[in-house]
Order: sequence, then structure tokens, then C-alpha cells
Amino acid sequence: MYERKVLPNLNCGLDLIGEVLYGKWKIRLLWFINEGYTRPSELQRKIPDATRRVLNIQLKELEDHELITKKIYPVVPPKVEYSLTEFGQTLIPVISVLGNWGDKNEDRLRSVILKRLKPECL
Amino acid sequence: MYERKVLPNLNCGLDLIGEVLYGKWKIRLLWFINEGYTRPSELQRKIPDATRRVLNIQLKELEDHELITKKIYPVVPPKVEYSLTEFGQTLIPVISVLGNWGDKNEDRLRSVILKRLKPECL
DNA sequence: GCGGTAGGGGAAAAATTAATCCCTATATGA
DNA sequence: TCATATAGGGATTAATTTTTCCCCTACCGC
Repeated sequence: MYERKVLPNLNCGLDLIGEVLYGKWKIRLLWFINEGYTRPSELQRKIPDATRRVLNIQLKELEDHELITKKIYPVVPPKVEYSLTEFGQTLIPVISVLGNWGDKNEDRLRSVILKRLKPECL
Repeated sequence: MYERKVLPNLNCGLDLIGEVLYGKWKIRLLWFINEGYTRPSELQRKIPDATRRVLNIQLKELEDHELITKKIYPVVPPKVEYSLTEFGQTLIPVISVLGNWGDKNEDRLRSVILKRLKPECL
């Protein structure tokens, strides 16, 4: 795993939540786990744009940050289930606020975002 | 400026808000501008860990995304003031929710974050 | 034995983001 | 005259994150 070379800022609440939520797929992982998609293969199907690899890495980080727990069933073929910890559950309303703002301003956001990357990116 | 090579995901509200809010210092810039620190030099003093350069770049992105506006006074020495657009103002309650969750869980977050980077990073 | 399913992970490359360094300009005050 | 404050930007390097590619285990059914 990659080892940080620079100490992150941990001054205020915004720094702290940033540390655990940054990561391209983390918020969605939390969201889908909360919706009941608890197995790795289900999550991979819900987030097809991410590779298995990244999801595993980010799931591991969420676990290290105590937002989710991983239960491995000693069966064959292997079965794994993730679930939110109580701590992780308290994040759901927060994520909900983010998603609602994004949904409410969907058209405008899409427009301003695309305006900045028009030329070659498609 | 760096030109993206890969089209970002813009499927849902979470993707969209992520696009405009990701960036190490953006949330704090919005927050401080809202608190009345409107001039570049004031913002730099409020966020001493960031270099002038990055702040300028991220301010420019916030401006492109229509979250803030930049007013340049034609005086010498130069004077510039940023302010939130109406659109940007609607983000303040959202940022507030993020910050509150982080503040409320400050100790636990600091602990789990530090646990992951103990060894060499200090 | 082969292919499918379920769950992983190492190594290296590519993409992206942030930090460094150095340079521009003018006015004011010591 | 020299340092300081104000605002900004190009070029380069470093740091970090995400992707790609390839590999592994074990069982089941055919």
C-alpha cells in the first residue's frame, strides 16, 4: 500500500471528514452498503465504472476508519459481507444532504462542469 | 492548466457535487469567503498551509463553477474581492453539515486517521 | 481437466493534484 | 533606495490516487 509522505491537516471538522470521505468511490460505497448491497460482487455491479481493485482498496480504508465492518464467512465459494458500523450510520444523513444538493442542482452543475472541459475530453 | 484526459462521472448528485467540491482547499475557501474574508491575502492568511499558487488555482475553479465571483478594482496596489454567488450561498448549509459531523466526532476521527499512518509519517 | 464463480493482491503505469521556484508590476513608508 | 504589501502566472517537480495487467485459491458441474 502507498505510504503517505506528508502529514494531512487535521485541524478542524472539515479536515477530518475530508480524510475519511475523500476517495473517488467511498461515498457511493457507503451509500450502497446502506441500501443493502453488502457483498463485494454486488457493489462491483452497482459501481461498474470502478475496478475491483480500487473498490477493495477503498473498502479497506473505510474499514480502517471504522465506518464499515467486514464479515468473512468461512465457506466455499467465499462469501463476504460488509455493513455499516454505528459510526458509519451517522454519516448517512450527511451523505444524503450532499446528494440532495447535487440532485437539486443537477442541470446547472452538469453545465458548469462540462464547460470547463469541453475541447478534447469529448 | 492541466487538461483532463478522462471524462468524469456525472451520473448522480453525488458525482456532481464531488466535481465542484473536490480540491484540497475549496471547501475552506468557500467557508472563509462566506465569513467575510474576501481578499486573496486574507484568505492566504486564514489558510497558511496552502501556497498562494494553489489557492489562486482553486479560486479560479470555484469561479468557473459559478460558486464565487471575482471583482477586480482598478487601483494600485491591486485590490481583489471574492464573494459567493447565490448559487454558492446554497452550499453553505451543506458545508456546515459536513463540518458539524467532523467536529462532533473529532476525537474518534483523529484517532482512526492517525492509526493508519503511524510509522514513518511522524 | 476446463470453465465459471467468489474473493483476493502485487507491481507498475497513468492520471490527477498540489507544491516549489522564480518572475512580473506599482505604491508606500522607513 | 530598499523592503514590504498586493495580486498574479509559467514551468517544473513531487505527491497521491486510480487504473491496468496479471496472478492466486478453492469448489462445483460437466
